[in-house]
Amino acid sequence: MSQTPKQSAERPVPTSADVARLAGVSRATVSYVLNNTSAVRISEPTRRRVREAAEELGYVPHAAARSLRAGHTRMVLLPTAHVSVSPLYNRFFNELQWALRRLDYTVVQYGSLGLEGDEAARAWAELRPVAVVSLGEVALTSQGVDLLKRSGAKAVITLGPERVEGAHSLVMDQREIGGCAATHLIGRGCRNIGVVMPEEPGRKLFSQPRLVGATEAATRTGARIEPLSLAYDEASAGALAARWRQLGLDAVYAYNDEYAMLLMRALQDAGIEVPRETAVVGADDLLLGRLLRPRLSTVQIDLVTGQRLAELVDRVVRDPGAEPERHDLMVTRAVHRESS
Amino acid sequence: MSQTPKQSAERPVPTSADVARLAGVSRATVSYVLNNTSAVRISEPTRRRVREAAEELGYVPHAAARSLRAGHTRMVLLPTAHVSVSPLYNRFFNELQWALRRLDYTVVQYGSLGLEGDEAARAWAELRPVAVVSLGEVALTSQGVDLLKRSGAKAVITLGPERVEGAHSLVMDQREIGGCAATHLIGRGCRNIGVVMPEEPGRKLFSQPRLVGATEAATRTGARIEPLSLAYDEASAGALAARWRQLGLDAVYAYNDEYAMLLMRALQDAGIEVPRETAVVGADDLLLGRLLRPRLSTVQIDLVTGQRLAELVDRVVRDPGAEPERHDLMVTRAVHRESS
DNA sequence: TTGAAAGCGGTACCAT
DNA sequence: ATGGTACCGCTTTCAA
Repeated sequence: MSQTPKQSAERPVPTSADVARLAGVSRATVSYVLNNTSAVRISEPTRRRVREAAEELGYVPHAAARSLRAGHTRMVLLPTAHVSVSPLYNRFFNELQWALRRLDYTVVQYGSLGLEGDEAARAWAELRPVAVVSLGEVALTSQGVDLLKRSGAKAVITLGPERVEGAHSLVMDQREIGGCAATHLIGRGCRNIGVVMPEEPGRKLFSQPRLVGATEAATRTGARIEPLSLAYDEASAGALAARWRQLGLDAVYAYNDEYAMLLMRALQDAGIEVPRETAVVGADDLLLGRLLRPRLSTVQIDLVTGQRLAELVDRVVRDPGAEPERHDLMVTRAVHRESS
Repeated sequence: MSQTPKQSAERPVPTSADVARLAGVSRATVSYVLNNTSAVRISEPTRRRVREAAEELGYVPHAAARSLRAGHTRMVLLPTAHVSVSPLYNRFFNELQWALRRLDYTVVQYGSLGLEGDEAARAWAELRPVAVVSLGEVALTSQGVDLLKRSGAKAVITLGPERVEGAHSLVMDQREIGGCAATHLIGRGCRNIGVVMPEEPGRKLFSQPRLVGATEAATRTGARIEPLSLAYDEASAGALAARWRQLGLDAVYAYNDEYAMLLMRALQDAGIEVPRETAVVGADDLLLGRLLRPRLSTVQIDLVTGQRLAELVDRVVRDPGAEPERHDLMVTRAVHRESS
């Protein structure tokens, strides 16, 4: 503690060489002892000396140096572009991180701020992650995948609307959700269906394909789809409700339960009866949706659990050759309650 | 592309030496060119040759090697223990990551699964982060802080109920929230106040101090506090509501708006009038709370923005000597609506 | 203008 | 049972 002067502030980080010196052994021995290398026998007294020296110096191994030497990392890179798209998605994301940690991976969240496709891939590759799990927020091309693989990534997994060549693509098509909602409404006799498009920028990634899905379902049956811009605040919802009757809609799919709750309340406050005059359906099956009256109908989304995805990552890392099994990534189901 | 045989699958990652070889220059030159080192003049033809070689090989620099050599990283480590404590907190967390990215830091989220205090600090130190921002989910002792600093961390910042010696501690006391809610209810004449304690494990970190804060406020005025266990589902809320009248409570602070909405609905369904028979107050000031009838009273929490915290991190990294200015981290304010 | 070479902090092979 | 040493990929003097 107080052996050398002037060490408090600028004392350099101790290295294994320092430990070796203090213990009176070589760096090799330090490495053997501290890693419990089984292929080599170190006497108990030596072990103790090394351990004590390490302890005294507060030695902490340098992960980067180690993985440089090892030639690989245990880093899983999770690119993120959004702020937030939905509570469900957030939960999934957190779960995934947890599960990966449990499997002893280091999770690095990489915000690909303003980077496009292959540029982003390049930036990620610099970290030499053992796996990349792209949740579809940054478009990854097959060249990007190739680059990552060549830079050592054992697993490149994408979740998104379409397959990416070379990657293990888990197809998760947001269109299904819009389609499911529209089909439900059409089945209940609605012909003029509004589709809420959140004005918040991060949500476009999801809202756009959901609109497409709804439109596809509608055109098959001759129903009309009307996109409706809506910000997540009471004023915006009030304004939309005020001009509701001009729109001539008998139903609305409101992106998710949060927007649906907001809009439904505004409609009711404007004297529009739900579901008699206008049916409302959300998505995500939030608990809170069941608390309103009428209870909110919704599209329940069974996402693959973070746990399962983490297991897939681990499997692919261990055996990169194995073909990607098909996963039922997302199952959507309309839940009829009272608002539709 | 097709010069050497058998390279598709097992082609090793190209290094700067490979680029140098292909360009017919030394590794030094490659480094100069690719980093645009201004202290050295390289002829334009050489630059081009190097660039082309790098392009052709798909060369990507190795971040770990670089920072090993440089002796420091741009990594900010964010320890996380929870799954989710509140939407507000989630938002804050995301904002922080964004802002850090914008400042060109690499954000590493480290799930400190089952690691305690100094053990966790050691694990973090292995990554040699330039900064650690601990959101209070893992208790950090002054020794832990010391360890991190000795391993090169310029900034160790903690957000939590109490200061940590050696770190820049931003004090954010959850007790204030409980206190604010209780004071509000007491001010409205309530004397017997239930405090909801979520059964979900991750939330104890917040719920416990909030209960303490409510209790402190109550004892100052002779009011009674009654902790109430509640899971986030309708069955649990229904059960609690069913035995509500036995509890003899005239008010309840329900942890946050989500639990408050759930409980309020259950109380109403059980025939208990809100706020006449029982006042209800939540926390977080969620938009959704305004959609119920009566509108939910709440505790509004003004958290420091992720942006500001990121700026603080950056400032401390650049000038570690500077004393931590005091920040008004969290301002709480009771918002009276209709449920209390 | 360019190259040779020394290291950054570990690990593991090969001697002793 | 240990120590010497080469090497992982990159940066940066110092010389030429």
